[in-house]
Amino acid sequence: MNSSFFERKSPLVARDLIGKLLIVRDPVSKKKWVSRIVETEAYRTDDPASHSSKGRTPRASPLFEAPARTYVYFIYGMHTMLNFVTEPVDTAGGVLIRGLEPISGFSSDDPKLLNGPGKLSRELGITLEDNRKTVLRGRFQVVDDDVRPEEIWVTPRVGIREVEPFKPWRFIWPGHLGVSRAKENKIILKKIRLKRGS
DNA sequence: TGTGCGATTACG
DNA sequence: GTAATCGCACAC
Repeated sequence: MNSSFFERKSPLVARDLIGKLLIVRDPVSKKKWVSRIVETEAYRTDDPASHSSKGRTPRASPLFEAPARTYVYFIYGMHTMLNFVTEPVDTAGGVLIRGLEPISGFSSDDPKLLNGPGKLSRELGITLEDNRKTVLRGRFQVVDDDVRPEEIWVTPRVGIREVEPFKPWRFIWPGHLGVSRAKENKIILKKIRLKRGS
């Protein structure tokens, strides 16, 4: 994967990340986790739910910086959230990684093991130290994979701050409806078909 | 310097 | 339905 992949509008990056592999390495223990990205959520600065919507605050500043790096933040006093920074420098955007499917290196191959942004961060040992790290090499690496779904399921913004009119913010690998957060996934409004080769 | 809450999760 | 738990943004 290269930097230009991430230097695009967040919803496009969020869509195209579905099916890609995320490799995470622990430099100390030399552990290596391989997983497939199965659920993402896009954030842009015109989205009131985005941390960047209030401007370039200290916490949200990575979203305004170079793409293809991480934006990791701490929430609810207990969870770290893993995002990939998108869009050009000075244009804020990011993609929250909401769901992974374990492939190798994990304690279990249960598809529910990584079906939530807090859960996957805990399993991968992601801390605030992982903020602003490249996702092209080293500890974090997003790699292409020949496996592509025929279609991807999309939802609008889910939660207290919804965005009107409908825009596809959340992207889900088909089949993960029953696994990842059944309550929220009732809101799925449509499926998008991918062109062959894209 | 104080305060209220959040891009969540797990459990009753 | 709600507790857990703390960094951050913004009000005072």
